Amino acid sequence: MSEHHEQTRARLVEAAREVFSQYGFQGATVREICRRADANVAAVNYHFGSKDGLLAEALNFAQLKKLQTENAVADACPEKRLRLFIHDFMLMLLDEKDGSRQCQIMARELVDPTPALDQIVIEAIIPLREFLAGLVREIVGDNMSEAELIRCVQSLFGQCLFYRHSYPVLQRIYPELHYDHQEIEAVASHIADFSLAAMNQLALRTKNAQP
Amino acid sequence: MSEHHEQTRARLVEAAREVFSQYGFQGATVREICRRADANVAAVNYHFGSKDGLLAEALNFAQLKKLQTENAVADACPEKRLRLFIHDFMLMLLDEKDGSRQCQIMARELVDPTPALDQIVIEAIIPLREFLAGLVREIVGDNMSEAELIRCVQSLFGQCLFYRHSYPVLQRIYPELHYDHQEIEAVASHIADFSLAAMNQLALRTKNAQP
DNA sequence: TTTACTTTCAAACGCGTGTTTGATATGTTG
DNA sequence: CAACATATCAAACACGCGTTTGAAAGTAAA
Repeated sequence: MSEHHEQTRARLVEAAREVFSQYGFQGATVREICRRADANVAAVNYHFGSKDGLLAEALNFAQLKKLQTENAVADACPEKRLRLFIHDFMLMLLDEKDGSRQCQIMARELVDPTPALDQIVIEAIIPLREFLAGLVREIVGDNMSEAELIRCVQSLFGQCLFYRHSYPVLQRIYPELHYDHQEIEAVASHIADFSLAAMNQLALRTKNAQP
Repeated sequence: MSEHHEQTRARLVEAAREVFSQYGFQGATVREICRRADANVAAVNYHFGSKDGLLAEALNFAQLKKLQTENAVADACPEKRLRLFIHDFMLMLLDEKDGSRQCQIMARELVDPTPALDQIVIEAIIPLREFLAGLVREIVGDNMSEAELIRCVQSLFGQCLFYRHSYPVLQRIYPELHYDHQEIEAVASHIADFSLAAMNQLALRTKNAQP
């Protein structure tokens, strides 16, 4: 019995991740989730109390945290680690085959806030910001104020999220666009090239202006 | 009579821009729009046929186009014109006091597509991309492939849109954040500094690698 | 088997949505 | 004035939503 119970729960969570990441929280319907999970409409409220409860369960920051810890212990210079991080991050954001729809749900939450956004900000976004800020600080050294550094981090985030958030537009401009591994690689490389060039240059200027 | 008619229409369009930009198309309700316009619920369908029709009317790319044409005839070097453009664009995206809610509606459409997105892409986004691509081409010269150049334009867009799309998150991280003219100026300056540094550096590398 | 508990299910509830209706008021025209 | 077109309005309609209900099915312990 407990086995089938867990099966239904698990199927609901998995279907919820699919539907939430595809249509957003507001656009997703409980009925569609249950249809994909092959479960009754009442199952969501029985197992999770409400649609909100299901969203909270569907969110899972494990992969995002794993990405950071693995990056932190990587044996490479800060520049290479930033390249690695951007690459992995873009894979999480764009790869449809990947099971990491949680990150895509998060990306939607940024735009369409739900009651779960507070949890997301505290548990996922703020740590991620601080991680990236530390990495950027390693790259630019002390030749940049904290305020400038935070802005650089936001420039990084902005570039990464753009490709996810603006996908509906990009698809209309380039009908043949699809994010296979080659395209993701190219995008990640550009963002890294662009941002490293910018940050090194900005740090250099501050350094030259100081003495 | 025609005067009062036009008044109601105009009030509906203005209220619709407010509500659409605030809650998005899906989140906005016809009743709320009519409440703000001090009109009957049936007024929307009478004057515009449907909620979709009202959205199409509420969209207006005049200000966005004016921004481009004025920028094109500005008497300044490409770098300065890019700075000017980013500044004006961020004002359109972020300034709440400004009457330019159309651009904010557009920014929401990028994420939550509606049937109006096709029109937006064709009439506003593609021309804007080409305008920016031309400006960037002036800056980097021939030292960059077309593909690289487009990616730079997307990095620009990504940074600009980030501050609008991620506003709910930024507000939770910085509760005291609000986009006054000073803050907008600071953000625009950073994006310009960051991007110009990146593009000049990338162009330089390509140039040095070629001969 | 009986009892108690958990899980599933079809059906319905309450609510909010965009939209339609038919009447009423208002202005225009012959 | 009378006839007509236009605009507004309260009310209702049809639909989809998240959620609830009460019965049926399934499972485990006594």
